[in-house]
Amino acid sequence: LGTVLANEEVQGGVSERGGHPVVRIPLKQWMLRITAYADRLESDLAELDWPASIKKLQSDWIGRSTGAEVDFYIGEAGKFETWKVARQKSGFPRKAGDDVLRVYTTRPDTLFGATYMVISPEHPLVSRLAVGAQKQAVTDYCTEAAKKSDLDRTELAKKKSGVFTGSYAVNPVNGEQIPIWIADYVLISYGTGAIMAVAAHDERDYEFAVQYNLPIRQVVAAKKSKDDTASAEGAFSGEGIAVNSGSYDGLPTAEFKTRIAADLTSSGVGRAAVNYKLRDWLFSRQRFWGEPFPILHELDRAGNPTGAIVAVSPSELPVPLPELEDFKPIGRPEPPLEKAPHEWLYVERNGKRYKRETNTMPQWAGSCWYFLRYIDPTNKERLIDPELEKAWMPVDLYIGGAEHAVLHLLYSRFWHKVLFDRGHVSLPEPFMKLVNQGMILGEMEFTGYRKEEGGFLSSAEVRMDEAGQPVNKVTGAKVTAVKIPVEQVEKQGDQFVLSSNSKIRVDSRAYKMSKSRGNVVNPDEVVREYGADSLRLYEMFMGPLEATKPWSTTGVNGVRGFLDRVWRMIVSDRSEQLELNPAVQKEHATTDQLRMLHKTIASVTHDIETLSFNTAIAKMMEFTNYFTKQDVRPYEVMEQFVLLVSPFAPHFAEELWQLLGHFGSLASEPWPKLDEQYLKQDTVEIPVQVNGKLRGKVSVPAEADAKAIETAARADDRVAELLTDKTIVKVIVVPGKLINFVIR
RNA sequence: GGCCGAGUGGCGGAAUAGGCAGACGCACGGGACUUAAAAUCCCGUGAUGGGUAACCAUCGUGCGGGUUCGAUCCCCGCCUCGGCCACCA
Repeated sequence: LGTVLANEEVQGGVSERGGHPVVRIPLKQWMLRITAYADRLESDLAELDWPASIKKLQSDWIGRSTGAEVDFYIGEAGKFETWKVARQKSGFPRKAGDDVLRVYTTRPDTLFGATYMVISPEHPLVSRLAVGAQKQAVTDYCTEAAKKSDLDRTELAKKKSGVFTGSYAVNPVNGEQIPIWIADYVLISYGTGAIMAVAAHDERDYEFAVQYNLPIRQVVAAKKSKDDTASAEGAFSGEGIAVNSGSYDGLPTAEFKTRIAADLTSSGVGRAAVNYKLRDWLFSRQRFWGEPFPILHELDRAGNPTGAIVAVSPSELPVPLPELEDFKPIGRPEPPLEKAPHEWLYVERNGKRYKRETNTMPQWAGSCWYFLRYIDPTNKERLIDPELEKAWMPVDLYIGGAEHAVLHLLYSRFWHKVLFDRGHVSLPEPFMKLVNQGMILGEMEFTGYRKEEGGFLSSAEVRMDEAGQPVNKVTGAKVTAVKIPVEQVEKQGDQFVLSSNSKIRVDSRAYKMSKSRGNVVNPDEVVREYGADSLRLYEMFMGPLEATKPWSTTGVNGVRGFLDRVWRMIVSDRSEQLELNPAVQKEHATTDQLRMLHKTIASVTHDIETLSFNTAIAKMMEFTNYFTKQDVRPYEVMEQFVLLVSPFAPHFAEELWQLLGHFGSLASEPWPKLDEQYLKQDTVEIPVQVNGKLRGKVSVPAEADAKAIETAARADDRVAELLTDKTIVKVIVVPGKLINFVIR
């Protein structure tokens, strides 16, 4: 169990919905120890076929860093030397005692530059370290800090704040006394919640030191480089050569780090350490809809929790939610399940009374392993049949949005590793190949800006205020964004302007779909209007899978038109009955027709393998354009084509398949077989360039060599004319591709 | 502020071991069919200039340089837009 702060969508201290005041309350909640897997989650990324950007995102999120933990003495004054001797004997203790302030640093090489220390306002030693005249100031500061939202405490709130505790610590490497401050730029949740501040070599410490007039001591000299002068102001956080560091002077950063880690260990005041940005995972929700934790809290005679907990026995799993008439939150932090009927809430086991856990799990409890259950969804005995798991796992290709990069995709990997360690699954990673599909934006929009007193401003004269509302760039006066119909807009240079007044620039872009913007496209309506296959086909045709693309309803109409053309290519549109188009005949295909067919088979097959669905569809359109013009459309060619179409428009293809005389589904038919002989060309057209400019084309046999191509090119009238009376410096021939004459 | 990605016709996009820029579709224009419209079919469609015409010339893949016979693609320096993260010591 961990204690964390409730975290809500908050803006300026009130909830986004309803504008209710928001307060932070410490709650006892369930945490999952994902940090125990941080190392493996990081290192196992290497074996995955995932986009580099997503791997980097996860790696950064896990945020592994190496450095050292160091203890600064804060005990009785004058006893520092005694402490040091004792440490030399005992070595570095696992847990910091209360005579030291323990810090984590990635730069132990800057220890000699530590001129003050900072602890987070939530640090357990705050009250002990606040002494004398500073006591009240510290209390006030911590109260203020507790009120601040996470956002207020980020670097966006430009100015740093802090307060001196009145206490000092001793730097173990040089015995120097340095002041201990409290500041909310130090986070309790990272490292030890305390830092040694090296103002000369850390941007944040520098800013703080300047603000509170604390000493700044340089201990790293930048290696000579041309941009030395540029970084004269501020902190230098790069690597260099040690200075002002006693016997370590002259050491390069990397070497210093190794040496000091060994020295800290042998003197017992520090040790090499690894840290992660990744935090443990808060897994409790105070909501009704969620899986109840299968946990029972033991109660004493009086009905109070004893603190002991037991798990619900496997035979009683899963724990279903009770039927509740009213499952709204109750206005206090306790979850809605506190309102559950007593026969659900209280249970007896082995003569003891228990109360059920009333927090519920978040949606991740399902999404982390649903793909395993899909393999064996009706198994009542276990999570999954090991035989089926071995047969189907891992997921070969996972297509999902990049927004899952550090949530779902990290959480699932974590769960999978836990299941792997416990022997429930056979592999440590669930998803081998990952592709991020791009986001689909709303329709393109043209936006003009109307002044309050009428008339339009150019979009260049408008800026957005903090609330995202457009205002006049100069006067700050209110401006209204107005949607402009396409017909009233024209392109001028590289921007759009009003057709009625070409001086008024108009913004043109597509926005992320959102309810508030009102540009959400409802797929149900698209399906109703154009059919499910049209929607599917359009989404595949829009552009590359990974790209962000704007929605276009006329585009859906376009692919619907394609499906209609395919239909008419095969099915008669004259007859009242559903019957084949008379052009579809059981005839032998011509060589030309077979070329078209096999060219299409080759392209579509290849494009599916590379997930280039948009170009696969374009190739099928070319096929259709060609065969629509053919008076005889051989039956077998049409059959093969319908099979090609089937992954893109499955319902549609099944229907055509049956009209072609089949009774079963085409799903079990083999994929069309490519016959390479039809891909070979007898003659090819070779572009002829003169000085890199296209000047003509010549037809040559496909296997023509450089000499033959040059002869053919010189024979071309136009080329010959251009070459007359010129000195040919060089002739470049790429057989099968092009020829280029370089002349003077 | 950091990291990642992207800039090609009116629009979505094709084409990269460096080799015909604009496949395919939308939109638009013209024509056929029709009493008419819709639907359908055919033709055209980067820009500028020239030619009665088939056609020809020049420019053109965000901007400025570079490498190369040749650059949308490679290198250097910028600009713009989008996404994610955000005091992690």
